[in-house]
Amino acid sequence: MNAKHLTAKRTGDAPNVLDPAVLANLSPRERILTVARELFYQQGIHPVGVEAIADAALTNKMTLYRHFKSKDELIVAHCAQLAAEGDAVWERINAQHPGDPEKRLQAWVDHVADVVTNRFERGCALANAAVELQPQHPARAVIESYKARKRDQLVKLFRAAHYKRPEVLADEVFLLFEGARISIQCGGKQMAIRVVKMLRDLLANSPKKAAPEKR
Amino acid sequence: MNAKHLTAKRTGDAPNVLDPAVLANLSPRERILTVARELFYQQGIHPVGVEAIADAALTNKMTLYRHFKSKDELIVAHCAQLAAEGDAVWERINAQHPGDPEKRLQAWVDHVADVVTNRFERGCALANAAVELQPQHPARAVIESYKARKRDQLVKLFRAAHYKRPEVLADEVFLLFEGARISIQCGGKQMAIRVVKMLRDLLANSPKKAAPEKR
DNA sequence: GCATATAGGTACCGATCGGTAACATCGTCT
DNA sequence: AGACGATGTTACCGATCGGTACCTATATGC
Repeated sequence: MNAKHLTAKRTGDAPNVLDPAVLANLSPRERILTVARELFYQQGIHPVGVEAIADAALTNKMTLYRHFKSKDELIVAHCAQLAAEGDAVWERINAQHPGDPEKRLQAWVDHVADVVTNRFERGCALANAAVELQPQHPARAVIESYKARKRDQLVKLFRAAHYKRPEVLADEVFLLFEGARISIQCGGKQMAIRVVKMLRDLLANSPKKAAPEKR
Repeated sequence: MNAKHLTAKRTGDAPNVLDPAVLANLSPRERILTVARELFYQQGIHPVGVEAIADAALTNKMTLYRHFKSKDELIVAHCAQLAAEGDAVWERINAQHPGDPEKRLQAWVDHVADVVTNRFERGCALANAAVELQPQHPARAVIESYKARKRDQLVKLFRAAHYKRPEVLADEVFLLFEGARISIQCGGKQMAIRVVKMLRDLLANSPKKAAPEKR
């Protein structure tokens, strides 16, 4: 009975993380967090009950409560997991282009293109969580520090790439990305392609300093 | 007992719409919608029960259900009200600067500045609702048509102001606005001032066609 | 073999939720 | 005065929710 309607195939290029065969190799805690990420993203946090999570995670409510003191703590762990994954993506991009800020920026835009054109895109999971959670909720601190970190990382990357106004550029691409993700959820699916073009134009046409290196 | 904790003073420049003295002049239906707008925005849609709305609206659950068949229908009416208010703001801006697209754009940016610097800003209420509501929810159609309308209105305004790439500019300012509102909720309060500066720079520095009028 | 820790299963609790029934009250129009 | 529609009040229903108690089963280490 455990949420079979969610085990249908998705893209073909990405295995359904809710497939019992995929889940079977994970520990109960990992299964719970994996399922929570999927259900929270698809349905939102409040509508998803802990029992539904436990069922889809091929376990039960008691085991869930042995790993997480409360639903709120599960939400915090869930957000921390999302933030860690986002940080990992950033590090992977950097690792693939060591010492080359230009290529890193382009790779980041490629990543953005993947995100916004994903047919299951429903906005940034952390931003959506912020919408649902009260400002006092402990998960909000995780979300806010993550978003601030993302913006700072962009600033540093633009500065390393010798753009003239790294802060302004970072704000622009950050807001365009955030705005696109929320807009896609509000029916603006065709905005996905346009925002990628906007980002590429921004990278190509924004003024740079004359590189002072090796002078 | 009706939600006294929400009747505290807000800014001083804006009267608390939940004040019983303000509510008293309204019909039950108007009171319910007014209270719903406030509670839904502050707490989100799912956490707010119909009884809490009825109480804060100085009425009761039965009267609420005499005006709205279900909570879902109340949500639809709530979103329709938000859309109508957004449209009214747009029309007011246009009416204040008849036949002057330039001034209309500047007035719109002034409006954006008011929105993002409001200390109670918690993102666009309609975008937040879209995050909380499933894609099949009838309110989603209201939200999506509103957002599409806003983007189209911006395109027409940029075209009327003789900008060279009205679609691109409209997308940019639209996404920057949307991104700023969601980012403010994610801790980026200082983004409010920066996005306004970005919008003004965009209006001032984007290329225009040579005005073909009166040739 | 035995002890221990982890996980599964079932049943349950109190609270809250969306929604309804039935009745009392009030204002307004004729 | 009387009728009627809109509103207020109370009580209630079934379902669901977060969270817990209690017991069993399995795996691991000695």
